[in-house]
Amino acid sequence: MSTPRAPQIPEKPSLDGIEAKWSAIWNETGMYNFDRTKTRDQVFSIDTPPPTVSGSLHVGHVFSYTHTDCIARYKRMRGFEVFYPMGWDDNGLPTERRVQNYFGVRCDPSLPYDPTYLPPAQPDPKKQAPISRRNFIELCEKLTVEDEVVFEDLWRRMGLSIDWNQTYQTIDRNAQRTSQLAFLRNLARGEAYQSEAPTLWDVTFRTAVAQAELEDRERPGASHRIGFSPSASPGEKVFIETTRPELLAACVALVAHPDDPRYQPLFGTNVITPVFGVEVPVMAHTLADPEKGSGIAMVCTFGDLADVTWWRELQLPTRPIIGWDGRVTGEIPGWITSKSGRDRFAAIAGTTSFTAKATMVEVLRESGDLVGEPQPITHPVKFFEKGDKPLEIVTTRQWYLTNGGRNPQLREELLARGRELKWHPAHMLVRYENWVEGLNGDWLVSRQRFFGVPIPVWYPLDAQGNPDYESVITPSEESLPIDPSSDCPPGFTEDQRNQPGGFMGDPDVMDTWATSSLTPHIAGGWERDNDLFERVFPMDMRPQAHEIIRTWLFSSVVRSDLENHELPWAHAAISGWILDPDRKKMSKSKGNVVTPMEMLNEYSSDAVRYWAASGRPGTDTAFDVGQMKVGRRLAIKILNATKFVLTISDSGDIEQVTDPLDQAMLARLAETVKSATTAFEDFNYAKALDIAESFFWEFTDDYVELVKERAYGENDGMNTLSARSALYVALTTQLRLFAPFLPFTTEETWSWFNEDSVHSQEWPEVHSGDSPGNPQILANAQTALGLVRKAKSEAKVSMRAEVQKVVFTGIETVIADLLIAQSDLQAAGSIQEFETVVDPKATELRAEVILAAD
RNA sequence: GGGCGAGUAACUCAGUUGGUUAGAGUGCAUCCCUUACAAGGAUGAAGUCGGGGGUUCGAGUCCCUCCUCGCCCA
Repeated sequence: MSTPRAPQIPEKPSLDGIEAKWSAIWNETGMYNFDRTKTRDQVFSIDTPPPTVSGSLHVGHVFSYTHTDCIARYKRMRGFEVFYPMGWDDNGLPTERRVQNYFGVRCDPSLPYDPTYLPPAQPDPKKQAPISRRNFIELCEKLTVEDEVVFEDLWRRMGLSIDWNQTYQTIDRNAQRTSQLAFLRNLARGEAYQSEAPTLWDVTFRTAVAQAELEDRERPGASHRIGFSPSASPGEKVFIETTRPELLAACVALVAHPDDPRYQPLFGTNVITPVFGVEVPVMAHTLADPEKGSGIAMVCTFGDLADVTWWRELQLPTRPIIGWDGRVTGEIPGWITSKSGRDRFAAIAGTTSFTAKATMVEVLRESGDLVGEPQPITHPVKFFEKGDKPLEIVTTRQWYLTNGGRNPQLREELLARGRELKWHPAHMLVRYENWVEGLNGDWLVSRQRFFGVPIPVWYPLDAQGNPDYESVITPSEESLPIDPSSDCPPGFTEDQRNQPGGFMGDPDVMDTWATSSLTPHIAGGWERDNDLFERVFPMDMRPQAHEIIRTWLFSSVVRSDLENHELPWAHAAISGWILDPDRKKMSKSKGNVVTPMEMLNEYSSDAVRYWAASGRPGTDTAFDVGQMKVGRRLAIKILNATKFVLTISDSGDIEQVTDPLDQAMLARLAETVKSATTAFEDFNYAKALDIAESFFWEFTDDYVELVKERAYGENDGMNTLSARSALYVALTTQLRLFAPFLPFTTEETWSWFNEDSVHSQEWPEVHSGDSPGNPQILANAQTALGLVRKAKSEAKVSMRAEVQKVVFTGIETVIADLLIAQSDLQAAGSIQEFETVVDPKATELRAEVILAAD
């Protein structure tokens, strides 16, 4: 409950400086600290998105985090103990890149650790200094701490009601321990496994890439028509069309559709590859598209994902020629036996695939195996979403986590989880379903990077020094987190590292999503603080953007399903994007981005929050400083309206409201509270704001004007106490309605007449019998007042001008309402004579206004 | 190519199970210094609800189709 005190109202209320003032006070009083004596049913827990701290601050951060904060503040006022942690996503590639550029270094894992290392004083990004993995990680940690401060300052300035005691980093010891522990549990249950398989490979970053990190990009290419000779009849030719002639040496078969009459006679026979003279079979497979090119395709290991399918399903041999560096292997492959073939391979050995392509085209042209000229085409090419070179497919040993991609039963289970989750907005479920239904393999979780959570296993080495991958050595759960490249496995000594008969550590780190998918566990204290975990898990809400439904949301559901056999949260609140005025996604390159701090300084935090909160869940929203100005105006209006009410009324109770017009206003307010609450319960903060705001403008523009004189109590016989009480009740209710959106303004005004915080108040509730009012009385009075104002406006006189006489004409019920509000209408309109005429046929209220001669 | 969403006043957006004359704010125009507020207020003009067809007594809303934009997937 509130604890009112005698109002102390500033002479000139202002928004200036209220952010610094109140965020400091909230911090001191621990307003938003989680009270862990509360039980699960009393808690509302939020799985906050950890921002990538190495990225720049963006208006998108302000936008979506405001949405979450509005919900958090609402739930807090509804009596929930809100668990609102904040994480920092510093794990992974963005941080590595930023460290490389910022310090001018690169990681070379073969180097020893230098404890005295200092980064270059004058970093030269073009000449990056090689440093050890541990030194590199130390620089990552150093830089991310600096970045986090910038983000925290922004969040505090925006008024996010985060519990700053509950923070985590996706690379900190707790996150590492949680990720490794969850991985070991997956391993023990058979959900994590390693496999030597064709893998999508980024040659720039030299790491494997998961399906979730792929994107198609349209790229120019060329179609090359190349002839193969059947072994049985060397004079004839079979023509294939390919965009990757450089992979000819990796060709293992030709495939055509089984129903294609053109190639049916060739099935089961062999052909000879041009230039290299390797004999390969012609096979049938339904995936071959008769409409595409010549209808028969060259299968290479591996040119694209279709090759992988054919290779697997037709059980073809593996003849890779592209290495991890994206270059053609330097060694001449054993399957090329002819001297001319080996000589020609030597021409492309060691070159990039780009150079190899050009060379092969020349070679094929000379040999006469290329028919015509390459035909330019545009086609989709697979890229790592953060990369800028086309992905290669190479065969590597990798760790996988089961995700339904190869297990129909698990897939169905995960689809059911998606339907069990409450989506806001609901249609976002489709994105999830499309993704899960389209999965074509398990989740590849190992990455050949440096700054990440190490895969916590070792392998024994046999007498020849070769690893036995089948006999994985795992650490004890108590020893986590570990780094297998520096920690020694149980039963071994460090001098046995990389020695025959000894052991080797798994060199890889986990995919960042393998950690991020566990944010409910990391923040919630899973297997670290079970007392906390039981109070917050499964969480109530996961706020996030729609483009990472396939990654963050899906992977989180997978982990929770496997580990906890339930959803990690009850609600998913999906936010939209910020669009620039041309309705394009905002980006730095456009140069039209305003930095968030600038916005907050110029318009005030509450004004910016107002703009953000007006964007409905899941809806892309235009960046609009106009809306921020409106928000600023609203905030200032609240300051002034509060000042007005408090100057004439410092207390009020609903029982004291006896005047029908006042009761009508409170009835309207009760409707407002009810609608806003319904909207909030549906996570529609934007609608709740709109509802509260609409009422507020009616309240100030019309109701306050109508009752002003009565409230002043300047005339005897008026129902002054009723007006004053109604104003007070309406004010305290509205400040609470606005509190989730405009935390600084409402706290500032609330503090003028209360000892405690508006943010610890109860959300207004509607009780039946609260107000016997008929809202129509106020509505009709508003219309009548508008008619008088219109007459004055048309006469171009001041709103204060005296009216000698008004005759209102309308139907009986409307006139009855006006008579109820007569004295207030006369006072507000400066009306001397007030007459009414009942006209049963009137379709609307009319007013004949006779202005007083001055 | 498949899916999802959007298209309503010059701009940004509401519009509930189909139901009176489609709403708000911004901007614009005109006016008003009024003791809560000039960082303000009052009043007003402004819409072929993307196009076409259909269902219905009645369609911004439901169905079909086409166009444009965005996103997800291939």
